Amino acid sequence: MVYMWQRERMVTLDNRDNRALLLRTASLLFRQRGYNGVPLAEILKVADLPKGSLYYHFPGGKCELATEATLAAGRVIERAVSRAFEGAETFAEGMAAFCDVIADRLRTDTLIEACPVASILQASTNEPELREAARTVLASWSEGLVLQAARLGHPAPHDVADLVLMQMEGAWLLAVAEQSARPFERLGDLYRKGLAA
Amino acid sequence: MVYMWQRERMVTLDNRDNRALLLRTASLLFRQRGYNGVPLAEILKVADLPKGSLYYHFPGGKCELATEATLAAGRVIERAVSRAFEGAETFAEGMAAFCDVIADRLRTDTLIEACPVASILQASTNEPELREAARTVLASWSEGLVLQAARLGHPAPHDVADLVLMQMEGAWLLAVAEQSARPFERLGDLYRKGLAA
DNA sequence: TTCGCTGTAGACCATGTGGTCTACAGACCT
DNA sequence: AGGTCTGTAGACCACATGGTCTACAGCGAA
Repeated sequence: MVYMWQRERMVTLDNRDNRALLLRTASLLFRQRGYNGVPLAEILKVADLPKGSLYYHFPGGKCELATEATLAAGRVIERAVSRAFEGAETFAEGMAAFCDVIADRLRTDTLIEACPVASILQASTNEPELREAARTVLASWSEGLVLQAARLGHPAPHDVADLVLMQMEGAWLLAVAEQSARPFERLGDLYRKGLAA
Repeated sequence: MVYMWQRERMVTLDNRDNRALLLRTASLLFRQRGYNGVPLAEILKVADLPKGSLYYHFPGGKCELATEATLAAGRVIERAVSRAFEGAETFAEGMAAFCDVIADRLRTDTLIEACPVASILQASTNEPELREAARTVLASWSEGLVLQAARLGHPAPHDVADLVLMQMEGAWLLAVAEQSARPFERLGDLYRKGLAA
């Protein structure tokens, strides 16, 4: 492992290694322009790494990189959900808090990126592994929401988890289209008003 | 206009001309694999038309084709919404009917395609026209839903229209991921039970 | 030192890609 | 017949793209 060169390149970030750097870079770019919209060369340019490095860490090439990146991004969001629900007394309260977290985050972004799942789903018709990754992430999110709903005494945990998943994905799509955080602000308000789920 | 050759090629469909054929073909393929996932050559192969034909009807190339295809597909769905709401007495009833229509449709498809808006949104970072088309279609759907909600006496037409748009887009994404009509079946059930919107 | 392992470096290749351009076929008009 | 307009036909091009392959730099072990 050669950390010296890495220090020259990656100044502020807390990269443990270049494999992780590739995952983060790929995830960001795929979310901005989609799996098929981002050439490998650009990921390498942004990460400032050569091709040999990528194919060493991901022998399966672009598809494997995208799969791993999606799973990793899915876990990040899963943790964000857990954190948002920590102080919540009701399910709607937790959802409102989560919407606020996302809205805050989106407001700081210059370009509003798509949901990691949405960004690879298009390409999954050609690459079955990607569909599998998308399913895995969605399933883990759903599971997390079911647990929260059950914990907070919601009468129909599975129903509400599914509904919420739809709302979140839909809000994210609208946010990308409008390039604004407003869909999440509105959704958060609806939870507070008791009009959603 | 040369209809003879067209009859040889397009047997059952009601193509008025090759321009419309290109729009329908492009829309279908883009929804299956995304804007960047479908090469022009494939659209032409499926439509059985040469490049000259495409660039005659759409001088703006792939981007113009996708823009027009999206707007056209948007209008088709808009009409489907209107039709579903025709016999409805309440907003929830109309939504349930629309979910049923979509679910029925998806069940007959071998491959479940994405929402036309979702399928071009990824590429809209590079192609501003596409984002404009996406926005236009979403705005027209929203407007239609607001009108229906108001007509059926819903207390908060704008709120509910936004929420429903999120739910529909989210359900569509889940349906693509699962390759199943179930998300729409579940959403329809939730409307019938009065648990959604 | 020598050897082997991890990981970087990037030239190179076959193929795919959107777009341009010239040619021309049929329809319709005069 | 000749001429013009609409629309088809597809060769052609410059460039992008994912992937392979060889070389090698640094490090630790023997």
